[in-house]
Amino acid sequence: MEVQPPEGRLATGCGAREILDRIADKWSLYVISLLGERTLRFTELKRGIDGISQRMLTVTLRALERDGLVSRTVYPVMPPRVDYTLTDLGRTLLETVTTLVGWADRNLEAIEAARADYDTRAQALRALTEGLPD
Amino acid sequence: MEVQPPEGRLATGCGAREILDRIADKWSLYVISLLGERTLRFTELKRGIDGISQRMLTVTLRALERDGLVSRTVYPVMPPRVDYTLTDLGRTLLETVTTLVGWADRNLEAIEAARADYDTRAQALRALTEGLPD
DNA sequence: CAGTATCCGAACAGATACTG
DNA sequence: CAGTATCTGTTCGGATACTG
Repeated sequence: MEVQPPEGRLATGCGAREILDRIADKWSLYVISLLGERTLRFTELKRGIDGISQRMLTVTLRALERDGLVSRTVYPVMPPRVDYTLTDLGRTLLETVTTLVGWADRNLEAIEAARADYDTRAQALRALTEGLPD
Repeated sequence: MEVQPPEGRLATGCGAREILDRIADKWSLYVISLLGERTLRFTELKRGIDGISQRMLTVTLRALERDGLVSRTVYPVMPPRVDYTLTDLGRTLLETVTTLVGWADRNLEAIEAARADYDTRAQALRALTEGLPD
C-alpha cells in the first residue's frame, strides 16, 4: 500500500462520507473487532456484543457482507450453522478499528470527567442567567 | 501511554460502546480531521464539510466540546467570532481518525464494486426463487 | 441455530425563521 | 457571524412472533 499523493486534504465532498457512515457505527466496529480475533458464528457474535439485538446484528452483518468486509458461509446442516469471517478487505480495516475501540476503552474516564465538568459549567451558567430580565 | 495489560479482549459490555457511538459518526470524524490541520471558525468548518447542515454542525461541535475533545473560544466582538480547536485529548484521536478517513477514501471503489456484486447475486437468487411453489 | 417479518415509539436530521 | 428554536418527515432500533 503506497502513499497517495493526490489525496492531500480530506475528500469530504465525495462518496467516502457515505462509506464512513456505514463502517463507523458502533455495531460494525464491534463486529469487525470480534471477527478480527477469529471466525465466529451468529450466536457467538451476539453473545460477544453486549446489548445488540438479533435484528441489529443481522442488519449489521448484511451491510458488512454487502460492502465486502465480511464473508458469510452457510453450512446446510440441521440445526443451521453460519460462519462469519473478515475478508481480505475487512482485514485491512482491523488495525484502525482495534485502535479506535481501544482508545474509547482507555479514555472512558477522561471523557466522562469532561462531560461532568461541562454539565456543571452549563448548569452554573444557567443559574446565573436565571430570572434575569430580557 | 503504556500498554494496558488488563484490557485484553474488547470491553464490549462497558461504557466504551456509548463513547464509540459518539465519536464514530461521520460528522464527528470529519470535524476532528479538519481540526487536526488547524484551528477553524464555525463557517470554515461548515464550508469544509460538504453536506453538513448548520444544525448538525452545531450539535456535533457541542457534543465534541462536552466530551472534552474540542475546545471552543468565543471572542466578544461584532460580528461574533468563535474558534474551534482540538484539545490534547482530541489530538490523541487524530491519527486513528485520519487513518480511518483515509481508508474510506482509498477503498471507495472496492466497496462499491463489492456492493454491485452483492446486489447482482441477490437479484440472480431472487430470479431463481421467483414463482417457485412453497 | 439463524434467521425473517411486522409493528411502533424514539431519536435523528433537514428546512425554515429568528437573533445578539 | 454564529448560532437558537421549532416543526416535521425519515430512519433507527427494540420487542415480538414465526420458520426451515
